[in-house]
Amino acid sequence: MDKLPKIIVILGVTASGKTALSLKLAKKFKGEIISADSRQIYKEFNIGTAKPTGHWLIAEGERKFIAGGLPHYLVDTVDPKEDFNLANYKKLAAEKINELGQKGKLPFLVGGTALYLKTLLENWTIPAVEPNLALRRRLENKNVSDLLDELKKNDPEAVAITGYSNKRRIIRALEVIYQTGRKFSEQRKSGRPLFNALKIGLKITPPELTQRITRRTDEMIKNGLVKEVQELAKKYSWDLVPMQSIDYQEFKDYLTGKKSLSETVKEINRHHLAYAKRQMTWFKKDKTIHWITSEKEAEEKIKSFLAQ
RNA sequence: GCGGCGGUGGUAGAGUGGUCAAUUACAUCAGACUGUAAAUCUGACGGCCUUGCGCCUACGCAGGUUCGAAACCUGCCCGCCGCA
Repeated sequence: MDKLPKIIVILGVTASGKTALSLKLAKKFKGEIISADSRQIYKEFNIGTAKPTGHWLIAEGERKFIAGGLPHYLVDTVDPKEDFNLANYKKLAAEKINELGQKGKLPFLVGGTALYLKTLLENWTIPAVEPNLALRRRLENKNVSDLLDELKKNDPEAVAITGYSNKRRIIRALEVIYQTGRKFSEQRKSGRPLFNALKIGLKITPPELTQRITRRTDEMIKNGLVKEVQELAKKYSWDLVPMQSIDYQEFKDYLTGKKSLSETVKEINRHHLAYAKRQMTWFKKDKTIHWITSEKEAEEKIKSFLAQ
């Protein structure tokens, strides 16, 4: 529709090459980068999250994370101990996009966290119920079938959303119901789109993906991943959200001597492959993604999009 | 060469007479998920189809015992360990 701000979205599975491509494209089209990555957003988690190498600089009177010569927003900004979530992300990212638009920069939204992308691009209205840790803890102690009964009583339709055994989702649904007094199933809404987005997806074949993942893990190890995890493990508990990321969680057994490094690496690669699969389940449903295989193809798509 | 142990589906590894096409995990495939999402969760997973408590092929190979074997017996092949 008419005058929505234009943005470019670069998405794709883990290790598909989003970072490199987005840097090239953003430079070509006077863009700056906003990350849509639920793990690179944390400070201190660098090597394992494949965070672009960069550093904080003062530019235009503002502290910015500069990588590859370009500002990256929503990267390296959240304290690992802080609870970060979907709603925070949506708000921050939307603000940033508008800000860039006002400065005449083309926003490049880059990342593989499909839920974050979707929430932002489809302008979901997330139920305004903040996590209630005490409640969650209490419900966590009950068994799933009791929780399920409780949910059925209050909101039968919600079961279709949460599933029958997904405790975490059932608890969230109950949390929303208790706090708002309304059904969870009635609160999944989306508003009018906020942006005019061109979605570019990096296509990659399964063998290519396997190869890239394997290579990347080796690279990470070479760059000191083990040391990074070791240090983080000293500081933080394994339950911490970013500690549960792939490339970190697998080291729990390694650091206690229960697993060898090569086994750990194999496990990491397996987990990344499985993760990529889950990402694709989201992406496959979105028929508006333009899947490309080369930078040139992407460039052309962007050109014609901007000319519209 | 003798003695012991073992050979199970893509892998690891249960199962020692029937309800076993064979627990489970991993892998694989498909999928769900609006405040943890790199999380959490679900289904399928020998083949065939007329989808049936159906048929066929399967637990190293070949025979045998039995109404009935992955399971018991015999021989053979292979692997690991111990003694030579």
